[in-house]
Amino acid sequence: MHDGQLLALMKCLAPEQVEQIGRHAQVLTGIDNMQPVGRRALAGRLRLPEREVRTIAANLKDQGLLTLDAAGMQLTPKADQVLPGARDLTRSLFGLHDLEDRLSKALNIPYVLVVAGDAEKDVQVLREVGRACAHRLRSLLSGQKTVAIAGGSTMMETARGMQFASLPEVTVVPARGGMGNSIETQANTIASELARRLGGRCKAIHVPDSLDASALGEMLRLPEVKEAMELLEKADVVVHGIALADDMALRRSLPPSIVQRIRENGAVGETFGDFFDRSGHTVYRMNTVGTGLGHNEKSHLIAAAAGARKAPAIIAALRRERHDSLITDESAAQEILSLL
Amino acid sequence: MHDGQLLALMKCLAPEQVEQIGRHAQVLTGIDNMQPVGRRALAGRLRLPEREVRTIAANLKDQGLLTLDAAGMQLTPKADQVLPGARDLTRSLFGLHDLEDRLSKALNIPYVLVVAGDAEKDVQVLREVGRACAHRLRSLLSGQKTVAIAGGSTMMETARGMQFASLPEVTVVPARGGMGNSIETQANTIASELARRLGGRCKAIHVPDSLDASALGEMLRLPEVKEAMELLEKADVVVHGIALADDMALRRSLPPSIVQRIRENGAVGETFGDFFDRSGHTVYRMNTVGTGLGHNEKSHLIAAAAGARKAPAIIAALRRERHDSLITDESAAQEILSLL
DNA sequence: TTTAGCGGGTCAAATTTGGCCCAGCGGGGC
DNA sequence: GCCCCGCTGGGCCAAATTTGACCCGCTAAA
Repeated sequence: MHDGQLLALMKCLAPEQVEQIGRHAQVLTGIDNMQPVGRRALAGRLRLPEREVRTIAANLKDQGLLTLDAAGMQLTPKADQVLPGARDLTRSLFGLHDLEDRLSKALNIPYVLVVAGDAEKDVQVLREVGRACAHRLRSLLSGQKTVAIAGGSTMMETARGMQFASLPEVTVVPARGGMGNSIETQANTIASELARRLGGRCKAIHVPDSLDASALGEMLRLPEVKEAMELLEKADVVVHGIALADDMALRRSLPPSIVQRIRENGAVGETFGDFFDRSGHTVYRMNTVGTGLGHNEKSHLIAAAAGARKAPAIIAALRRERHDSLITDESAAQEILSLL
Repeated sequence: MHDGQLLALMKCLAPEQVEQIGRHAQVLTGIDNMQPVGRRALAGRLRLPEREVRTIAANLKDQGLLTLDAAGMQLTPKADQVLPGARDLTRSLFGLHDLEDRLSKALNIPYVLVVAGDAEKDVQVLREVGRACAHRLRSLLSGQKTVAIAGGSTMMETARGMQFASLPEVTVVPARGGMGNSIETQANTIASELARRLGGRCKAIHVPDSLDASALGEMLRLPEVKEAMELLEKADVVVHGIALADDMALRRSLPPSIVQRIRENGAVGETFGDFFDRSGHTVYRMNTVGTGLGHNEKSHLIAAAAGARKAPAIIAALRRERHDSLITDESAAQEILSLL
């Protein structure tokens, strides 16, 4: 019997109890996310009554899954073994697996993961998306691989959500659409953080912000810069977020004329410095200097983006280029499905 | 993720709730076994407090799985869809799947099914074994098959437990070790009942009891009898119970000298009129006239026997001949494992 | 030393449980 | 065909348990 069938069966027999089990799993994962944590903080985040958290925590303690001390609740090593299963279970019970399947079919993406909640209402959700993205990335990494990771808050959470490992053969490169502004500097930071956690190398390119075009052209001819660019082009895995065109136009402080042009052309999203419209066509390319998308055809493309507002941008980004994996949140997932 | 893993995970997270779900499944299957049935009768059989049955019944009613009226509780068509799953779930949660796996390995039998309970303490268990045996038999039947079924109370329950079907191409033959006594007459009855339920043909051989040897020899030369014997020999599936040697020696009212001989030779069990010892070697063959075991090498052999007392006989019978399936009850299963 | 956050205790309110009875109905015996 | 008995679901209420909403003493970090 398949998993989903078993869960459906049990839901049919005793929905109350299944939900209760789900809440247990939720509490367990919640503790893992914030440990050490107290009942009240946790109850607030999970939107559960304090008393229920207390009862569940007592149960889990009986099972030897957590310890209660003055610092708060913390998971035991035993809990770490059940944790992946518990995460999966919560996703199943929240109906997220169903969302994932539908998205996977509708968007033609092999791997889709949906995190419960709404990133716009709960910052914790973005962390969860980052963690899930990190997990997916980790599962694609083995031996001598090159990872390119872009910038943005989602990618920051991805780097921070990566578990520590020892993969000295792995090289991390900032997947930058161009060079010479603060956004790309941030990509450097993220890449080095990711490399640190993976125990691998990082080929970050440190360039002062706001150089003029000719100075950038000079830099591109430097051997180490060229090396990094080549690495970027043959990256095995490329991970990136998806930005809203409007937000990004403002944040990158583009000249008003450009902003207007972007808007008039119906841009909805931005990746790697490229603004694109609903159908995924490039409307404006921010970086005249750089490698463009920065990946080849054989590489795994992982996109991570959360929040219902980003739904149109996500759809467009996925139309633009065939992706291997999508990590998003519940609200975005539902919005995407309603837009299609 | 595999089923057992999911259940183990949930047990680890919230054992109480999992048990509760198990009880729900138990009540559902219990109702199916005895419907229409009242709370108290059911509570008595399942050894649960009446109130709990009441609560669970209310839950199941909320799920639209059963109706409550003056006649008692009855399942709805919707419940029939979940019923097989519920049966399997109860077996999983009672740890019977574990028993099955261990028996399967220890005895080298591909299909093992263990029914909860003890047939010696609860007659209902034998019915359940019969039902399970019928289910297994049914799963092996398709198109033009010949089934041989032996006698005994377990086989009677197997025939009675078979769901009605329409398999006109199926032929049922009584799997008899010999001819000419009441036991074989019973095999006829069972075979015809089974054939009736399967919607197939029955090739029963009606011979008066207690003919002498020469008269039997004559009968064996009759064309219709020969035909039945040939069918028996090429049966695709053979289903049989396993009797205790002592019981059977008494019940068949053998002469005291034979009974003593059987005992002295350490007979533990009997099938098809053959008495055998612990190692499965034939100690005494009751029927000098007949087809012996009555099956060929290619046929599926299904054995069904319940009750801890039968454990040694079951072990010996399985040593005696390679079986395809074993259906037994919990007490016998545990006794078998403790004896090995 | 202060302070914020922790687990645990407490206790009334709400809910569930346990055990019993009741009126009604349906099937088996006559 | 009819009646009667046994079993049915549902009602009921006290007992037990769980829930909810606090407070308290402690500890670890600031």
